[in-house]
Amino acid sequence: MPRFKDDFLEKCDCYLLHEDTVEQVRKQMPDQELLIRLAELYKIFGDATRISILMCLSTAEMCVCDISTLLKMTQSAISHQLRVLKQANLVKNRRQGKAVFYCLADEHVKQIFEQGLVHIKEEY
Amino acid sequence: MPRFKDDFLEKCDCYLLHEDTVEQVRKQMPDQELLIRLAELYKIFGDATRISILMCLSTAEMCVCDISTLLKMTQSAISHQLRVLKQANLVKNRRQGKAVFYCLADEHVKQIFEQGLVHIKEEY
DNA sequence: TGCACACATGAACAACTGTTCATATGTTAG
DNA sequence: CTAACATATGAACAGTTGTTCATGTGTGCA
Repeated sequence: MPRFKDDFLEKCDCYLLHEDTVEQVRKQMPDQELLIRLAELYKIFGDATRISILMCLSTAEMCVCDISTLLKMTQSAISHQLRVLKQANLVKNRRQGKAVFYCLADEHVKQIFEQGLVHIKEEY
Repeated sequence: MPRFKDDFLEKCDCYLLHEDTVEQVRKQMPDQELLIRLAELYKIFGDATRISILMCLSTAEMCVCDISTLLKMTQSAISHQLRVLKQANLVKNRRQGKAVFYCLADEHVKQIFEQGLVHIKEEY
């Protein structure tokens, strides 16, 4: 029996079992760049510190000092994470005197992690 | 002037600027364990490979070989990530002969990343 | 103008993550 | 039973990430 595999193999180290399924699914797939952006978004939610910060800000506008007090973390750690959140357009800030106040960029952010909460609460 | 700071400082290296806000927000916060679980969930979504796999499975049930062909990745890499997804109860599988077919654990999973897609599409 | 506070940021370091490589397990056909 | 395929898994390795530490920037007050 000839090495049938060698004729078909391209990027996958196995036969193409269900060519029709693969083609059908391929047509439905969003383009890769969108998937990468989606992953980037969730990666930002995927950290307990950042989630906690977002949770705080969903209740009230807060300054860096307040957040670090509440979460019992250093100002530096919070500041670094706020920077990440800001770069991702998940929070915005305004300066008032010495303090800088942060809040959620839009109500949409709240919906995203509330969707996740629903999933978790149903699961356990 | 006495080092006022030393009297107040506990875990945060600054004064407690808005004690009332902090207390109000603290009452609204979900307990920490829940936040950690939420972060764990999003961490799993926060990878382009895993998001791509979930996207595939939202269209059709697929075997490992099909997925690795479609995503142009090695079978091993896909298998490792499917394991992560399964442990998180995001996918389930069934064996049929030599092949193992995977599908989403429930429709809920689909809703989670579709919520993210909405956010991304609105943003740009 | 100088000091103290609030915040930002760069470097460094440990911990974690995702892929590859090699190999093991499970299944079917002959 | 054996060979070949489909999948799973452990070790290793590079790349990434989050915190800490030290220090810089911006603001208000005396």
